[in-house]
Amino acid sequence: MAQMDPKTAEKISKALSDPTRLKILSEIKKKNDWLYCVDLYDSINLAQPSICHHLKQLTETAIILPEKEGRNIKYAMNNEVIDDYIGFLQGLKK
Amino acid sequence: MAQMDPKTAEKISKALSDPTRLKILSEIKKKNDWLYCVDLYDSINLAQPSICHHLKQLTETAIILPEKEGRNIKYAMNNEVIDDYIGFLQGLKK
DNA sequence: TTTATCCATTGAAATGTTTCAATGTTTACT
DNA sequence: AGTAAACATTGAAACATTTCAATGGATAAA
Repeated sequence: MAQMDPKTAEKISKALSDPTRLKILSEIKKKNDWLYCVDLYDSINLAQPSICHHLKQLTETAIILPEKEGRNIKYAMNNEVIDDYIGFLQGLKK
Repeated sequence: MAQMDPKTAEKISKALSDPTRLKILSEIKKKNDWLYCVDLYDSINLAQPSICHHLKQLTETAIILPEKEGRNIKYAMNNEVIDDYIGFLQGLKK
């Protein structure tokens, strides 16, 4: 497992430090594999550019992976990044 | 292990989303048990109120535990909170 | 009790984040 | 080609965070 550097851990922490973004991740989990962008407009009460902004932060840190499908985009959790981040957190412990 | 709620996870993520605070945690790790506040003034190039502000965020989320010792305060990692947070992250995965 | 040390608080400037209306870009459908 | 649908970008307002000088409060030493 890759050893995550503090700068990356900081960015991932920041990406996870917002209620909307945690909600997006729980929606992906709920869908069990892929989440379509349009699904979020139902469950998240924010304007489209705001949701887009949050998705960008999650994809830029590779916490979620986007896949284009015609006009639509679907997202999946990237378990590897979560695991690397968990590894970093384990490393903080005594 | 306690199931951490999203609001708490959000706060812990925020506490971990700053380079100074990650540096403080790595200094605690380096000291291997307790870190004295004064140790940070050597290793972190910020004014005392700034360091105080960061320590407050880490203690308010219970990521670190303070202990008073006369005029001084020493800090230790709270592994339980880290473990609970890791549990939350595991729960995000598919 | 006076003085020094350690940490906390206040208040304000600088910076960063979140949000949305308006608009742009890309793809699909007719 | 023309229109519609899905997502991205821009720019600006509102809000939050970071930083520090100045000051305050508590404990220890002289």
